[in-house]
Amino acid sequence: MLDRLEQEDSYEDGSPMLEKKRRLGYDQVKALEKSFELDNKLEPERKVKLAEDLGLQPRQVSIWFQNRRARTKTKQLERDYSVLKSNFDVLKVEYTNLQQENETLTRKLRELKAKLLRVESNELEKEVECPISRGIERGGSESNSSGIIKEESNVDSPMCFNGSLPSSMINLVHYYDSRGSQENVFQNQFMRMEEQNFLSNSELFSFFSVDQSPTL
DNA sequence: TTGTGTTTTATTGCCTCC
DNA sequence: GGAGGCAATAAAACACAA
Repeated sequence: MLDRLEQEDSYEDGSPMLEKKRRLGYDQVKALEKSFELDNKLEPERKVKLAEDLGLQPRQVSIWFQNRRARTKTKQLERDYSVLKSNFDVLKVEYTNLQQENETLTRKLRELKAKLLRVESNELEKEVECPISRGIERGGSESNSSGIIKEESNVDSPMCFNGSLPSSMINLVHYYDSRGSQENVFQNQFMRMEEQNFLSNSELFSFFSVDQSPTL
């Protein structure tokens, strides 16, 4: 090491370099920077040429290039980090927004599911409480020989009972009454349906269809 | 002037390539 | 095995606030 210093740390005039370090002059640094811009790797010929031109030791030139490459690398790493950090910050904001949106949508979905469940349970309750139509379907077809029940209706639009039973229903009740069966059951069912104030036309249609008259 | 942080120059040790 | 590159580090030079 000491030998190396003694061998290398001398200037072009051969005098030993007394001071351990000295900064390069403005023009020297400028020329080195210019050469570095052309190519940051230093081939031997260029090293010797630069050293001669700038009055430096070839080793000083190669050390300068080495340190310069290290500085470039450090700055590039800083730039890369800066870009990555800003990208990360943007993604973080987007992630937070998406997370909030997700929470909102999940909450809405839960509410809608609960609502759907309530609606379905109400429908089920209606079916359980109203075995009439099921009874009629079970009964299959029986010709209405009495000719009492025959009513056309618009299919599939809800029909409301506004306080009183339609005359056709009363006829139906009378029909069953005349057959001496289930009058009370039917009346109770109609009363419930009236309370609920709702019955679809298709249900009524099937209800009053001659072909779908219940078998008693 | 001095203490402290930053920049620049140089060294050391290790690794790769020819 | 020698030359050259790189990472880590030392040390000198420099900048600047107190």
